[in-house]
Parts: sequence; structure tokens; C-alpha cells
Amino acid sequence: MPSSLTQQSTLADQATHRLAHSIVTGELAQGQKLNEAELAERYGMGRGPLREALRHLEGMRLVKRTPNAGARVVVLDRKMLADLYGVREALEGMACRLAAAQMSDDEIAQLGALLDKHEAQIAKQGGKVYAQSEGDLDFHFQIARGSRNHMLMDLLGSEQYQLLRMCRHRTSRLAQRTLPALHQHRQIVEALANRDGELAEMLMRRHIHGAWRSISEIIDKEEQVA
Amino acid sequence: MPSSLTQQSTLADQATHRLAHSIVTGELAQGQKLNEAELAERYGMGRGPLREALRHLEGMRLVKRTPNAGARVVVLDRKMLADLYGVREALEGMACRLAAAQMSDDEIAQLGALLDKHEAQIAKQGGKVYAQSEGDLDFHFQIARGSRNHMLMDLLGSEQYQLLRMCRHRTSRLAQRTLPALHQHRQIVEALANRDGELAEMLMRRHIHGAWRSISEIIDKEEQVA
DNA sequence: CGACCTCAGATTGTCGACAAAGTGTGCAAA
DNA sequence: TTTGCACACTTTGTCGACAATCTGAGGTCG
Repeated sequence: MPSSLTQQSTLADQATHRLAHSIVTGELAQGQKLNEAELAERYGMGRGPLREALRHLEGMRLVKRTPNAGARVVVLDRKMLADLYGVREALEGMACRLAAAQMSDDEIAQLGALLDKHEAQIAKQGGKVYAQSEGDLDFHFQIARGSRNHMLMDLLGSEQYQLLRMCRHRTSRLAQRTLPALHQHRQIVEALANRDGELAEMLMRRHIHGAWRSISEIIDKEEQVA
Repeated sequence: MPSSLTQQSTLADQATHRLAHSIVTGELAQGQKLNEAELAERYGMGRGPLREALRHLEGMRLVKRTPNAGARVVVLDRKMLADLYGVREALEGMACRLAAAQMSDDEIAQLGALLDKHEAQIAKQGGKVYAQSEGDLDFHFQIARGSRNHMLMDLLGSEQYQLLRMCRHRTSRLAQRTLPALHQHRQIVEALANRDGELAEMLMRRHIHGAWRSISEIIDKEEQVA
């Protein structure tokens, strides 16, 4: 999903995507005030489309608006991330269970190939953490699609996915869980291939739970510093 | 939630609530085109705030927008409702499990009292189905709050409940599952009181699954007619 | 010296008008 | 009659300006 592919038809959608990108990559700091006039000027558009974009982002939980006081970038505090990972555990677990029943053999094979690609990228070592993270999200998103539950895909894809990327960007320089994560991914694909939905769900839940514990430690360290 | 209590500060928020209400109650039919100018006039405001409201409703999945072609009320087809109930099962099950650990004894007692009120209302028989439905949603929402997971509360409260209310309004005249539902609610409260999260989750999942089967039958009948 | 009030400055909320895209109708030609 | 095209009309997308609200600096009074 290259950021330069901003070929949305309406300016409001363009603004939504550009803002989301800036927020996720940390270009706009957490808690930062978002001035409508300033952003509108920067993006070369009026305030109308920008306001619509802000509303949209509010729905995605990337910004928080308060009437007559403007919009600020959301701050990912510990509680919020804990909540996010909790919900994700339930939702992605469910996605796995459904995917085990719904995905075609071909799709599951492609999922395995995706992991091969990740492994190669990791071996190449140079693979930036960021790219690796994106790959990980790809994996999760493909499983969400495999569930065939459109609401689940939307929930995991359009909304939580962005928050997750934001979290990753913040913690990526510290966490190096890529290898164990890859192994867990492999186990999940195997369970899917065996059409063992229960096992796939359990593995995914553990995988996410483990990721949260890892993230949680990082946050602890950061808070100790502060 | 009286509809006359429209004391939101911004017009966009007012429009959001009024539109949501009109959609949920079926005053605006499913699939109906939403003309910006017409609605703006009816609500006595400009098109700007109304457009923001439309964006917001799009995030809530109550309307579907397509660029340059306007907004239409979402249509609740069978697949979508199936997806909704599936997600709800996972989410509300999770809420129950957390609530069993997080709610105070007092809150659980209040939940029981809420059910007493529902029972009285059912006995009074006159209790309109609509009111009963609202009561049911109250119950579910209180449990979501009991989970202390804010993201979960938002997901269940702000978005899915509206769709659910919409679904209820459409099927309410046919489904009379209030008594068994009340019984299941009682069992859930009991599990919560015993701090048995696993049982509470299982009971809630069954409760929702049962509700879906009931709704599903109604849809079948409606489709046979058509 | 501190608390409170006043009054600009800045920012958000709202409106009306214009531009662009889409839609439908009617006429002409095959 | 049917197909295709052109034109007018409707509706959405966007902009600039004005009104309402909030913020903060400065001064005044206790």
C-alpha cells in the first residue's frame, strides 16, 4: 500500500490517507494539536474536505476531537494498547477459526509462500524492521480476509490495523521478536492447512498475547526512563 | 435516550444523532438515497455539517457512501447480519469473561435489578416490543461497560448496537423470544456473581447464537414471501 | 502578591455560492 | 422501434467568508 498511491477521487479521502500516514509513521506526534487551517494549507485544499477527513479519522480512533477545541492525535497509553490487544486477540482468534474452514487450499498455500518471503527477508538481515512489520500485518490481514466475514475484515483492517502500525512504529526499534513470530506464523498456517480451526484460534491467541507481553515490557522500560 | 434531547453542541453531531435515529427506526428505508440538500433543509442547517454527519454515519456502517454518487442507507442483508452476529458473539463473550473479573458486586446486583425490571415490564404485557428491545440492549451494554475495556465498549456501543437496533426494529414484530432471553440473562448474571468468567462467556455466546438462529429464521420467512 | 476580569487574537463551526461530476430525457438516425 | 448522442438538470465536491467560541495576555482590584 504505497503512500504515493494517493489517487482517491475526493480531496477528503486524500486528506484522510495522508493524515493517517503521517500519524501512523509518527510524523505527527501523539497528542499533537491538529490545526485545520494549517493542514488545509499544507495539503492545498479548503477546510471543508479536511474537516471530513478529521471526522473519518476520529471514527478510526486515530484522532480525538472535542467540540470547539479541535482535534489532537490520539495518544497510545498503556491502557489503550492493552484494550486493543485484548480485542485483537478475540477478533483474530475468531478470524483464524473461520479461516480454517473457509480458505481455499490455494490461499493457504499462498500464505505459506508469504512466510517464505518473510523468512528470506529476515535472513537477508538488512530487511528493515519496518518492512518486516508490514509483512507481519500482511499475514494477519490475509487471515482476516480468509474468514470471509466482511465486518471482521473491516474491523481488523481499516481501523485496528492503523493503530497497530502506529504502535509498531513506536516500539519497532526495540522489539526483535521476528524469529519466534515467524515460527508461530508457521504453526498457524499448518493448523489452517489441517483445517483445525480450534488449534489455529488457540495459536493465534497465544501469538497475539505473546506480542502484547513483549510490547508491554517495552512500554515499562520507556516509562521507567520517563 | 429521548430523541428530543438533542442538545449536542454542534449541528453536525445533532444531524448524526437524528439521522441515526431515523435510520434505526426505519423512518428512512434501507437502501434509500440520502439527498444532502433535502436533509440539510429538513434539519435547518447547511450542507457542511450534514456532510460531516454522513461521514460519521459511514464510520458507524449505517450509511454507505460512494464518491460523486451520494449516500444511501445501508441494507441489512442476510450475509451482513450473519457477520454482525458472529463478531458480536466473539466480542460479547469476551466482555462477559472480563466483566466476571472486573465488575463490582454492586454493579452485578444492579444488573440483576435491571432484569427484575424487565421481567415486570414483560409481565405487564403491554410493554411494547420496542421498549423490551431497548431493555435488552441496556443489559448487553452494561456488561460491555463491566469489561472495563474501553475499545470493546466503543465497538459494541457506538457502532454495533445501532445496527442491532436497526435489525431489531425490522424483525421485532415477529420474534417473541423475550422470555427465554430473560432466562438466559439471569443465568449470565448468576455466572458473573459467581465470578465464573468462562461460564459467563459460554452462556453469552450461546445466547447470541440463539438470537441469531431466531433472526435467521425470520429472514428466511421474509425471503420466502419475496 | 495573587485572583479576577476584560479584551483582543486565534481557532473552530457554519453558511452560501460556484465548479465538477453524474443522471435522465428527448430527438435523430439506422 | 431501437440505439446512440447531446443537452439540460440534478446532485455532489469544494471554496471563501462570516459568526460563535475558546485561549491567553495584560491590567486592575482586593
